Amino acid sequence: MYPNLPPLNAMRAFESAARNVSFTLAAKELFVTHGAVSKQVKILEQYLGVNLFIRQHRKLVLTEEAKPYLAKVQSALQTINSATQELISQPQLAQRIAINVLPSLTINWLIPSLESFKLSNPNLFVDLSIGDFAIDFSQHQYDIAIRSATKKPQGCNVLKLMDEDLCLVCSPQLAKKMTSLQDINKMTLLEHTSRPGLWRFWADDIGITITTDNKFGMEHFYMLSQAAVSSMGVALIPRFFVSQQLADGSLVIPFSAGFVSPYSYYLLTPTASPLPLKVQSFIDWLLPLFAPYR
Amino acid sequence: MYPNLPPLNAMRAFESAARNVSFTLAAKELFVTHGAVSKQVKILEQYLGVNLFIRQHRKLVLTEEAKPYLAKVQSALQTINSATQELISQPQLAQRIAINVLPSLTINWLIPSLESFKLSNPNLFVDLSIGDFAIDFSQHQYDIAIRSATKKPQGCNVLKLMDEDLCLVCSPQLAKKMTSLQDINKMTLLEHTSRPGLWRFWADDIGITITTDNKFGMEHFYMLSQAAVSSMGVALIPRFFVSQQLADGSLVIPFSAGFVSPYSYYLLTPTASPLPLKVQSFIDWLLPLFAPYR
DNA sequence: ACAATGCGTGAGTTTTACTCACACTATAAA
DNA sequence: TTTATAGTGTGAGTAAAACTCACGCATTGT
Repeated sequence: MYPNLPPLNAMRAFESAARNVSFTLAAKELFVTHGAVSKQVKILEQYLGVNLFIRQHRKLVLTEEAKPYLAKVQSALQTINSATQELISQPQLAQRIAINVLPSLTINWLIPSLESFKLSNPNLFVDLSIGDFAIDFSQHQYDIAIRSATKKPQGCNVLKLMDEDLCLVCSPQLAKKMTSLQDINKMTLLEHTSRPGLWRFWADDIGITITTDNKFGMEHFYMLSQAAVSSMGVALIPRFFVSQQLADGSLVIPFSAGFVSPYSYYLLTPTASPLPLKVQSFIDWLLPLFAPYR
Repeated sequence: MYPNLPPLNAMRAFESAARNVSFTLAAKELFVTHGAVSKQVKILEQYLGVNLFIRQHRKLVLTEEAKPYLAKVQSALQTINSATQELISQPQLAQRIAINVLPSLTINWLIPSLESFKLSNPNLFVDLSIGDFAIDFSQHQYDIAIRSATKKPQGCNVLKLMDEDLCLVCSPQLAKKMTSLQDINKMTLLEHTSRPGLWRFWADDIGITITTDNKFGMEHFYMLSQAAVSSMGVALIPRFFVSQQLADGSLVIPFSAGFVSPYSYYLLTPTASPLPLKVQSFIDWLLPLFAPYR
């Protein structure tokens, strides 16, 4: 029926490579290596018997023949893309997506952002829940989970979002009362109760001594950030969690003495290939938000 | 860039299945098993989160959602198909295809048919040569070869065209002089010199005895067919090779005492995946011509 | 002069696609 | 009613495709 239909995965590589005029950039876009793109394009060229690129020393040039071809291929891919969008946008085909996220990430960041996801995916209903337990997708019916861990989780699809970039924060008022790092011993140290060793690790890392026992423990980072805003003391909080407060000035970084903790943040999905479109849509929305912190 | 682009190989399976409203028919079209199509469609459905078919007991029905989706997908595939056709039809991109075919197949069948290939592939120039030697594509620069053999050739892509269906032929004049199979002992037996045992095998197979030594050897089937037309004697020739003569009455089958020889005809191409489009085009043209004989 | 950038490629691995063989069940035929 | 048949689903195993890795090469920019 379609006797001239080329290998379609190779077409996709060609389209991206041609649009970017670069195999390396196309590779980033497609989440593969540049070698993979190079080979797929070569497969297409050998199938067609036509050169699509002129390989120059360090750059690519589309051949004259490839230009109109690219335009039509893009049109076709766009047709499929929008047809798929329309398909899943039909009200009677509304889908639900169940997401389980770490408490502080939910409170300080996800909930304020979710409205924009809702706007661009009106047909996708989010069931949001909070959790920090170990995820077993055969037990819990979640489509997506976000967790922190010191090593890459096993047994499911994993996408690393960012490392945990801890920074010292306090209210502007409190910051004025400190002139050197040692002054934090005059303050209340707001402590994450699940990470009791954190102040010690931090102090060792940057080479100061903690002499005070004046600590206040709280269960979650978002509680710590609220406490810090209220001038209760200084806290060590992942930068990402307090980006809003740092932006509006309710929290400041008195000394740039952060350190990268051994924890990283991961997005977990049930093992499935390819990832369902609704899950992919959420990831596509989410990833750019993390981009500045990667 | 195309955030909703589904797995494209699965799309192709869906399109064929939807058009045929049958996984089995789609499988035939795509040269795979029905199970493969079934699984690809399921992959697409799980990706989309949308059912595309209602599986009834022994038949398929497209869901209402799938109908407009199918139309757009077909339009996209058609765009790619025709863009590819246009690409390779550009005069400056004319290609050559080197084909090496068995002597009799060339003379009796391929040459008379080639004009129709030329008409539908004006941008593809055929270099035709005759040969019956063993093909080694690393030695010979052919894109396609056709050979006969008693077992499937190794070391290259192989497509079986047909079994060798030998039939007894002679001119209408000679046929009148025979009333029973035993009468062939009164005739000259036209013999293929590369297949000296052929008359013996045939006689054993259908249970008669050859008592005459009146034989005439020739190198190729097309010489035998010419000799038979000229009333020189009776011959055993693959049906496919004398289809023209049987159709126009210059040869007849006096007794339907053919037999299927151990030889089959194979189309050979160099190992390559996917097959270049120019090669695929030739095969697409050629296969229907063999269809009645398969 | 030297590091950095971008593409090509062979070997080896992972992922995807497919086949095979069988199960299931409604029609059609006996 | 029984039996054959045709079409689809599916688990296990295999074949094929796609990708990664690590390196080579040549050019650009500092």
